Amino acid sequence: MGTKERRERERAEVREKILEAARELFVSEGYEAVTMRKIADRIEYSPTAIYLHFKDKESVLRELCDADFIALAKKFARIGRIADPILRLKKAAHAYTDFGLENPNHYRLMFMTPHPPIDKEESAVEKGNPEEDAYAFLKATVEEALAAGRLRPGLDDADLLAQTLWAGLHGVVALQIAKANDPWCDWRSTTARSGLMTDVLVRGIVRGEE
Amino acid sequence: MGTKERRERERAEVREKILEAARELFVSEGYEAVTMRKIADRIEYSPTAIYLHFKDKESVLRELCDADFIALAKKFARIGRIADPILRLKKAAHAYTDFGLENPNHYRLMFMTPHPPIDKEESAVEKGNPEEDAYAFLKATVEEALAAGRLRPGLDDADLLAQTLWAGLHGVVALQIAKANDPWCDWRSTTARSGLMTDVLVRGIVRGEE
DNA sequence: CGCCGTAACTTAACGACGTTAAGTAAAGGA
DNA sequence: TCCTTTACTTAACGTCGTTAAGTTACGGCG
Repeated sequence: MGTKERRERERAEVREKILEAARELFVSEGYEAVTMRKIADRIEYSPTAIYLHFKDKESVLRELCDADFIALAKKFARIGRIADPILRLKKAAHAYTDFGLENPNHYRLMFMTPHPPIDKEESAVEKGNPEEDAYAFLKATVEEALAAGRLRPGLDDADLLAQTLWAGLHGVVALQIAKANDPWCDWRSTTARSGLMTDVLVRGIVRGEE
Repeated sequence: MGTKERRERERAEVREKILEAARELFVSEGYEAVTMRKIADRIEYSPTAIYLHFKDKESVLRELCDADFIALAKKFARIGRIADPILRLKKAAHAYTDFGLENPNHYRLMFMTPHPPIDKEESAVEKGNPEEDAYAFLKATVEEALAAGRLRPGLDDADLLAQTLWAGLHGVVALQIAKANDPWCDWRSTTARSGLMTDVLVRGIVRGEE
């Protein structure tokens, strides 16, 4: 009796179509453009049908967001094989800014928009697992660099270091997304900015002689 | 015949009351809470009265924003007297993160929200004047450090350097605002993070022997 | 003084939004 | 064949930014 399975599959397909439509709207037109009614139009359902699959609009966006967190972590995982932790940090920095600059709308939702604290572990990302959690990857690499004595004396807190490195890269991406069109200052190229940031951060934390 | 002057003054007073009410709502309840109807309630006018003084909601927010840009620049200007450009950079960094962390809602509007490109020079801030333009202050300080030969060889682009320093500090503030409530990682204190960031940035750009 | 234009404001309304309540139709097991 | 469950739609509510139309008060001018 495969009817139950078929029902579930069909349900999952509609769910997937909703996510797909939301993602397209989101990528091409930005956060504000994602409207329950527009999503519904795209998949030729009524707006309220979405509520049979998602609690509210926020849930739809958060699900997209979660998928992106995992995509980012996967991107990092591909770097994980590099032996030298400092070089690995540099490569990860490059991957991070690339990710943000290539997916500005996603990045904005992921890192630039305050969300209500994510209550339970209903999030799809498995915290602490470097394969799915990009922060865990970064912290693990910092710990390796620390253990190998590659960093300046006085630096010993892997979390603090990871958060600072992250913040530096985030600053480059976030300013680009929020202020790139602002003629306030003569913006240098994103590659120049992210390159110098990586350089400055690494030089700022490694032992002198490198 | 001072009637015309009185009319203008009364008009300006209402305008100021609108801004004041908007600012209060904005600071205490965040961006989303600023509603034309709520502003109107606070000053005991009808919602549409606001449109006699401002083109739209965006204009109200942008006016608040402009005032904050000048406030930030004024905060910087008080630092301007420090002779040593590197020390001045450090002090400015501290002032910047303080400003952002103390006024998260303003900071978010100023630096974390993409705005339509500001068409004309109707902005209140006078670009290029370090007294009103915080970026100009930063760039001028970097230029001084460059001219004094205090920075690493190879670094010569004051704009690129200023943008990178700014990005680093922005990253600390912006991550705090957007992600501080996220249990994703064990956040270190904001003072530790902004302190290390300043330290890392400065060490990353100054000549080795300092 | 009395009219009249004008400026400041209000009331009413429009269309769009997220979301909920109530209704409908189909499909599958008994 | 009926009945329950499931998937969906239609209608509606309250809120939003904003516009159009109406009202009231007041200073200038005959």
